[in-house]
Amino acid sequence: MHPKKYPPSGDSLNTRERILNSAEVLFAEHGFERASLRALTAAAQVNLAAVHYHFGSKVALIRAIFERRLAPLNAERLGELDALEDAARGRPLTPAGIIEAFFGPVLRMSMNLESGGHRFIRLLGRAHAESRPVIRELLESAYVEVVERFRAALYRALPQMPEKELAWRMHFMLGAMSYVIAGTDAVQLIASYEVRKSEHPESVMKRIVPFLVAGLTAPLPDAGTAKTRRIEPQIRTRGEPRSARGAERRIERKAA
Amino acid sequence: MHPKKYPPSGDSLNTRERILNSAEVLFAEHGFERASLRALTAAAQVNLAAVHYHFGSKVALIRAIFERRLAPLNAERLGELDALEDAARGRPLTPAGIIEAFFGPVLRMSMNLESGGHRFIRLLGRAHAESRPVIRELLESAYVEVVERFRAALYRALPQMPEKELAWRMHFMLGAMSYVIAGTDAVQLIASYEVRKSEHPESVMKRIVPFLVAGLTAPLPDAGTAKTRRIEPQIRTRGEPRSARGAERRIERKAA
DNA sequence: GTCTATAATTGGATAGAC
DNA sequence: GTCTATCCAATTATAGAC
Repeated sequence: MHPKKYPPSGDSLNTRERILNSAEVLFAEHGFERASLRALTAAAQVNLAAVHYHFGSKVALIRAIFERRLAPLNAERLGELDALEDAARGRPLTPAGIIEAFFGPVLRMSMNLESGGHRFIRLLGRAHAESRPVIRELLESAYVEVVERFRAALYRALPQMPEKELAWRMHFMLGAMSYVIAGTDAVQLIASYEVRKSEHPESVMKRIVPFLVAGLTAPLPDAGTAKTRRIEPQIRTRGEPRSARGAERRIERKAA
Repeated sequence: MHPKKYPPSGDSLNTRERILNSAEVLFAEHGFERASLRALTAAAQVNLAAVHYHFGSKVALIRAIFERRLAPLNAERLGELDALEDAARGRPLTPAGIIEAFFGPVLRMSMNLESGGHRFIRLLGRAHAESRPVIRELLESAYVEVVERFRAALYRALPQMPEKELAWRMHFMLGAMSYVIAGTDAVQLIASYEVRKSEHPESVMKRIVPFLVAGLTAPLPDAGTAKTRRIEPQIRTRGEPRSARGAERRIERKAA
């Protein structure tokens, strides 16, 4: 019943959680490589050996961080999608709704300074740019369910879009978002001065959603140059052509 | 006159270039931290000490890599923008044209397997996710001129868009592109199976340009929910309201 | 569960012969 | 310019006392 918040609330948490919190901070700020266990345990005011006692290794610690945060985040995403689909009663959803269901929880988490979610979100952005197989497998296994659910929803919402094109556009969207999320103050490059400080994450979301919706629903690339939208052959080309339009959406999500 | 290509063409290049080439490969693949000078010199078949003789330090080597590649890349970008502006004879450019001028050279470089450009492009994507001040300053100083030129061009092309909004949309675009470019096979997450192998960089560009153009020209977020575009107060709010519309675009780009 | 002490390895950098 | 040999700092991980 009690909410059990993560933040460095006060000072006296059990060692395990203090390690997790400090690790989140330092990994987000300096990356997995450059943040050492020494720096991390010093910040958490715990002993170096405690990391290995509680987690076993550095990568196991990284895994634990992601498990702690990603599970509720993805649950929230799926919950919002469920709500939308319940309300739609079988009809396809709007792209904007789907996008908000996917990125909204991330945003809210990144706004939540008190539970330290914003730190994890930065960490997540960093993980997206990581190439070590350990990290990539971590992300992949955490994402496979949500991605499949959202892909299916978008697929229904955009019937004229080929499967492949949709996959790429989801990729572009994830890229735009993960870049913003990583918050490597890359905005400095573009929005030189006042902008980067004055912006609340909330208003960033107000900006990025229309951007993504427009990109997602843009005219298909093959169909000439102009604004016309081709509704030609793709409709029959894709998979699961006669699948359910009903309400049994929560069944069988494992197949990827 | 002779083209002077970068690739590990054959085997006998001077030590300096062999180091640069191998460093590019390993940095792109494993990141700046995880790729050691030892691994790098072994791959280049040069002595470990040669790195310090020729470059001085590891970060100096990183700097050299970027200088070698970024200068021609940005020159090409500016050249294409110049060509567009010459052809437009004072009128604003199209967003699509500007986007292609900015991302086209990156794409072409990422397709150019023979000169090793594709490796550098991956490295560039990695650098975008880096947080070390050294790397960020490196990117910033390399980008400041092009970003300013392209920002100005987009600013003219989209007169109804507030400066701040434009900055963010450029940020989103850069994010989508850098994610694709980094090529951390993150597509695996979404385009699960066949897609990721069969796709040429060229066709990726055909896909991403319409996406970005649509996002860039999307309805402004503040203006209600529908598809209407507000052309209201922003027009007078922005800077340099009475600047040149003529052909003197190449002057005075230093001011950031 | 927590601590000290230390192992075992790896990293970037340098000195100095050739 | 290139090489060998080495230094020195920093890392993850572990053993074993408490």
